[in-house]
Amino acid sequence: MASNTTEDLFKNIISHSKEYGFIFQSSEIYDGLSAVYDYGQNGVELKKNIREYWWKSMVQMHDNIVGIDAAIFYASYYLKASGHVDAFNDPLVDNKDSKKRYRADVLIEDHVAKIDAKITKEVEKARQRFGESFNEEQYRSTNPRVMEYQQKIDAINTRFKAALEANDLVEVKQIILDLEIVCPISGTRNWTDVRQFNLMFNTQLGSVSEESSTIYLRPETAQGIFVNFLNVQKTGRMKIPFGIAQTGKAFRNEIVARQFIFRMREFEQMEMQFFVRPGTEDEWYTHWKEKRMTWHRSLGFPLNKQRFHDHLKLAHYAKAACDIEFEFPFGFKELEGIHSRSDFDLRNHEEFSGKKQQYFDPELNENYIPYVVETSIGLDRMFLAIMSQSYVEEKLEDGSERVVLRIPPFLAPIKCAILPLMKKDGLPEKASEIFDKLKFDFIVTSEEKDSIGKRYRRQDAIGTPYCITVDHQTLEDNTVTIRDRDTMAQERISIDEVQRILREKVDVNTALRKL
RNA sequence: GCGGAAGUAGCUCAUUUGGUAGAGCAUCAGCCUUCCAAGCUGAGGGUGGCGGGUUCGAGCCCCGUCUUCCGCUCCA
Repeated sequence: MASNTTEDLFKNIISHSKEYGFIFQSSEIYDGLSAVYDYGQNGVELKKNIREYWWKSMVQMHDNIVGIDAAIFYASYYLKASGHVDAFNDPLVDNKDSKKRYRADVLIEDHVAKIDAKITKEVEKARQRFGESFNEEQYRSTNPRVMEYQQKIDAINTRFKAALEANDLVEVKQIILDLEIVCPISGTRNWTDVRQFNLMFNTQLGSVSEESSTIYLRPETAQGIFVNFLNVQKTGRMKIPFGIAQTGKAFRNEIVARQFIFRMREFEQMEMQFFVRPGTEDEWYTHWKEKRMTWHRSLGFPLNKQRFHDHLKLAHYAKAACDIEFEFPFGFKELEGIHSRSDFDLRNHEEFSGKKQQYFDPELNENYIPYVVETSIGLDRMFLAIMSQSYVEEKLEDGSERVVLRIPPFLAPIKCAILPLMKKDGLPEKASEIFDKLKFDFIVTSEEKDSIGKRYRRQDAIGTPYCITVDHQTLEDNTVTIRDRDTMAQERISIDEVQRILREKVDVNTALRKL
């Protein structure tokens, strides 16, 4: 059980997640689906609590942020407008000798870049030759060799563009063959056919297939927010700056999906799009960067576990972007992204839909398309971060070992276990009385099988922060002991106080107040 | 997706060269005990990932397939 390496540790976290009802592989009895997972009885509670903490901190705590729940089906033109249909479609080709995979468009573009480099070389040579009097533009348009290169480039680009537009992958392969492009590794021209990898899932709307039209499962929750921007703004009489939040499933057909629930084909996002006046986006970007980091820090994990990572290469929609990374057992990886998306999305939706996506700003007395700052966090990744950070294999003073999940109490699946010391003398009955009292406020559980020590360990393993034990003294003076998961220390308290004490200890508001 | 490795009870593993599967833990029932795992007795649970082939006979050999892990590749 002991984890000697971080690889062991990660494996143990995965099997612990299964053994204790947090995460199961999906469709397991049918051999499973790759990179699809189900949440079990404890996982669903933890996940729900994380979602709720996020929702409260974003929506409930801000009078200018509201939530929505938009559909998972996207009309294809939605995604055309968002850039996803194009950006999520990569023509890929493999070299059979080196077994390396390339994006066909990148291969061709690289080839073009090489020809372009030859032109530059010619130009530089000429510049040295002619000195001061050199006219680059004239040289480029008259020198036969340069012109020949340029014509080549233009011809390739024209042909490639036509092939892409016609979605003609056979032609794309032919271009690669005609250009005699070789694999940089193997140096051969032994290519497979070019294949389209559609990273989005599609399906048909309409029960009769001939009449149906292709629709997509959303690859991110954000677009549902953008297309509802005016609905919410108008019906909620929202004034800029304001935000719209949403949690929900998104779907991506990852080429490789691994590392447990870190990269799944079906996953859940928690996103908030914040609409701001153009020109103020930089300060809001900074604002949300800090806000979100504070949220992560509020869970009480070591500060060196999270860090910012600024993007140098930006996505098709972004103006500025950074990640909040978490140190998983397999290294620092993206947990949340904060993006300054400019007016890219709303402007495109305006263009594609023909419907104005503008806001009238009474202070400026003018209309504009708002700029957007996005915070987008993966709920499953957050779940994994909490699991990895909470999972501890502990060596106790008496030499024995225990596995304990030190989940922040307000996120723990079960808040309290009620345990009769023995299965007789009326102790189970007393325990069930307490259960009935607490069940209205907390998710509690009760167990009477096995020795008390074993039951404590079981609760430790699923992260239950408190155990209440009913013993013989309980029957005499109406007191119980309450045991702390992390310190294993016990305290005797009156049954009448249990509810109040538990509420203090596991209340999400305590965390919210620190934000 | 490619290459390598693996897939036997819920979990961890065993079954010497092919001869119709076992253990520990877990589970369930009962007994005993009880404040930090591993007391006693008994029971249930496997068409050996799935499909096909070779063989008189396959968990063990061969092929395919699915899943997982490692490496590569891709990535918003």
